[in-house]
Amino acid sequence: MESLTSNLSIQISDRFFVKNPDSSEIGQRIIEWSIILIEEIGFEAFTFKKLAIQIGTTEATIYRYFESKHRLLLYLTCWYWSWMEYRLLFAITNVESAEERLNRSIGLLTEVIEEDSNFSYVNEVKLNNIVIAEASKSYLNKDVDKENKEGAYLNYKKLVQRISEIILEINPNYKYPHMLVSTVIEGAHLQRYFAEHLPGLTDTNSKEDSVAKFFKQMVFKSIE
Amino acid sequence: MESLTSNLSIQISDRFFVKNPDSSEIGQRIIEWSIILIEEIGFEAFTFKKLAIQIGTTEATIYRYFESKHRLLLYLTCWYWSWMEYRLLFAITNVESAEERLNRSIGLLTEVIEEDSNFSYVNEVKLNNIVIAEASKSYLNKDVDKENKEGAYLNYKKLVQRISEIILEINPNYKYPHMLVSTVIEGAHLQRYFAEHLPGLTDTNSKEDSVAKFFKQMVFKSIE
DNA sequence: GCAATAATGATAGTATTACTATTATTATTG
DNA sequence: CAATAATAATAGTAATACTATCATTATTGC
Repeated sequence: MESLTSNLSIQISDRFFVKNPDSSEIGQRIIEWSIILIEEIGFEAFTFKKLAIQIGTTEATIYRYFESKHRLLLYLTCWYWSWMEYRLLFAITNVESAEERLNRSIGLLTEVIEEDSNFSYVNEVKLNNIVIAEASKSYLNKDVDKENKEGAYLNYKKLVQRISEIILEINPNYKYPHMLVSTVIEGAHLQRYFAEHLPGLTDTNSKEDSVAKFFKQMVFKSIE
Repeated sequence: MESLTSNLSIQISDRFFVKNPDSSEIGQRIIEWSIILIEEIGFEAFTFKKLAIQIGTTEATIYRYFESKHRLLLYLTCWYWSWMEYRLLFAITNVESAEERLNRSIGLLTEVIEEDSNFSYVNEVKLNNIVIAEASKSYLNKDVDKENKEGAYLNYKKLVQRISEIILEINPNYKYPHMLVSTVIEGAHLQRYFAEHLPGLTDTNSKEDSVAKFFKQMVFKSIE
């Protein structure tokens, strides 16, 4: 994506942090390096102590920004879905055909992520890898209902809702738009993960990006 | 499913355990109660200590059966996929039409699970809930490549392979059979979880089981 | 029936984790 | 320049995921 002239920043709801990491240099380093570290060693092995050493601060300081590493993960995934929504808006505004809007939306959700230079201290490629491998852990736990009530998954739901509406524009009688969209999002993540680690569960072809093709075909055939 | 006269037992490869839990009463209680406990409190909060207290033994004894709680989870998911394969064979043998075999296979993977009285100390309904909420954690971690080499996911892959072959029987030109099947399996789990905890991501209808209908439609439209 | 062996129980110990708490020091702001 | 806020340094805690040791109890082979 082309770099924009103005400086952009994704605003994240204060439900995820104690002190806004966007408001200080040390906070920005927390975000920048947590993405690098979590992608490298995985969320289980990631600790605030390791992060503190990496950015030359102390555990106590990080705890003043995030009350737990789980909350930090929620912050990062929320950032990711907000970023996705912003990219979605750019991709589909002024496109008249609903089919083309849907085509672009599914593309956005299933194609390989590239870095976006508009957001300086976030590496979107690494963040995408984190979302692929770790985001499901943010809702696959016993706090899911409490956190859902707090609004932890609102951005994700909003994105699903938006694309569901395009589907209903194309076929108002299609009964499962939300199922279809959430299956595509989670499915695309999994297929990328399988391609890397469990190729027997997918159909990879190094020459072409079959993930996006598979899901586009699946969506358009399902709703016709 | 009807109860069979003979006593069945699912044989699990010895790569998952130190001592076969099927070989002793205490081992069987480990399996029985680990399923009950993990379903109730979640895999994160589950510990060998809690399990030991529950079944009136000690941590040390449980460690003599499983080298870690992660290995126990691999054992349980492996059991689940073996059980699924056994049910699949029952459901499709002697069915001539490939379409009908596929229809039954997808049904098996997406419909609500009912208890199977053939396997005394395993509660399949609870185990299904564990697979839905926890199984992805067994491969979404940094040991995935090592464990894959050890054969930890063979049963899962075998099931995907089997159903992929039915798809290719129906349409030999379909390019993504494995992708489609693994998307259905993981997608069905997720949709059941969403229906319970994040209904905004799905399309539930208490009157009918829309999960199975959605995925059947998706599969048959995708491959035609 | 009894010795040999295996399985289990009881108990202790360790490194790490995910925090909380306290106090001193340094930056920032009015 | 005083007041306030942010950060650093350090210590401490309960829980976790194990490992280790040794005594006790079952099981099996002869």
